[in-house]
Amino acid sequence: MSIVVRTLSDRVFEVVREQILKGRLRNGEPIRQDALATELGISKIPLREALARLEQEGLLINHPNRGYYVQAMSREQVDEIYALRLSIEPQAAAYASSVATDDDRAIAMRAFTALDTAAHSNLADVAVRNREFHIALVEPGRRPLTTQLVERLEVLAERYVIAHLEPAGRDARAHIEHQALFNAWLERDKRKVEKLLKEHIQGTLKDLRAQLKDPD
Amino acid sequence: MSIVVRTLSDRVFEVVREQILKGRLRNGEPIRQDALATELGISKIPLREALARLEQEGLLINHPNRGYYVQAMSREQVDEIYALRLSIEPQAAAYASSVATDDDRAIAMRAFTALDTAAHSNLADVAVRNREFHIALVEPGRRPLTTQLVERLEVLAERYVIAHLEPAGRDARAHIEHQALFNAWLERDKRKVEKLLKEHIQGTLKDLRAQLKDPD
DNA sequence: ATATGGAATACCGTAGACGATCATACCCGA
DNA sequence: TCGGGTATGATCGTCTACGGTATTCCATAT
Repeated sequence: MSIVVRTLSDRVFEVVREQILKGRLRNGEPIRQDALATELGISKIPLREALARLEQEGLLINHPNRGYYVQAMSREQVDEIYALRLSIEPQAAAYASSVATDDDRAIAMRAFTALDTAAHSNLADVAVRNREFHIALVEPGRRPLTTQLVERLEVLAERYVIAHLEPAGRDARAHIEHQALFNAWLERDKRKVEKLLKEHIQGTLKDLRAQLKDPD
Repeated sequence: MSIVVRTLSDRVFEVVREQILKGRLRNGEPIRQDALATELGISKIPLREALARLEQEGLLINHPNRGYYVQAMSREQVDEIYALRLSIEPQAAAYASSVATDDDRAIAMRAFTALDTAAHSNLADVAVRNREFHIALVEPGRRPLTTQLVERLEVLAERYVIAHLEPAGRDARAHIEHQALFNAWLERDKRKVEKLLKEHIQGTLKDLRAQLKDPD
């Protein structure tokens, strides 16, 4: 059933994406193709394919004849990302909760506990688990575009969370919110899922905005 | 101001996209890379980059070691695309109407009249104008992700419209709807824009569904 | 009818070359 | 001293050529 066959370009896409998320490739910095290719031990075709796709995702931007740059972060983009998430994700998760199979629910459960046990690792790892948990709530809807879109927005949001949310009491609050959200999801309480997820997203946005005001 | 510098890969992306939309590359058909490259008079590097991006857009799907295929159309995908459009586009256009500059409004006006005068060309051309008009209503919001997303959904929807809506009285009705929608937009009547656009999208979806029931 | 094997096809990735373009440093003249 | 033009170097975008490998398909044999 599962397809383990993957092209090099596919894997490079993920590798570079995570490097961007974790800040290894920084904000407005240019991507030196030859250097990165040799570093990854690959040739330029798969690398350029991956970069092209990352541009399509909004993580990179290409200036013709000058190369790819890591897309700069901005307060406005935070607002935009979260506005889109609010428009899409609560509805999608609510719907998915109502049609999830037992398998789906088991997968979501694993994602939840994985997030739970990772809670005290470093922030970047938690962020990945967090992403996987949110996706697991949407995936059972079997709406590929929606799921892909949620993942994409989650990825874009992650950059900001990792960069700015050195969390004080956030950990604990997020955990409680996730718990309540997941319970509602398991109970297929669509209205409650929608409400809780909306509040959860808004809560994160609020934290982010507060952090963004301070330093800069 | 405007950047006329574009890479080959960029232009190929659009060319191939339009070929898919116009049905020149058909439904589940494989993309023969060498053949298409020589036909376009280019080498495989820019072509493969374009294909990778088209996969990210949801128009193609890649099977490792077997190549790219045109993504199959389905009733479920129609529902999904239009559900997403309804979640995003009305809000986005309403907001954009309230912040549009005079330049934006002039551009939108041109898009509207272009759609108007093209109304009796072939369906594919009308569809492109239609896309450009819808984008022009959203673009002034200066929210790049949102605009890109609206464009993407519009493109995905277009395939179905071109393939299935050999329009009976649709032309006339769409024109009236566009006219009313555009008037509200120019008047910056956010609530009305949102309402009319929502109805317009729902109307198109209804027509599409009806067409999809018949033949298959 | 099924399985085996092999040939044909196309994809995937590598390597190297080359012109075009951009950024920078330098130089020269006012 | 400063501005503008020019040389230089780095990097990108694209091309060509090549080989390995996965998939498909068909013929043959059991």
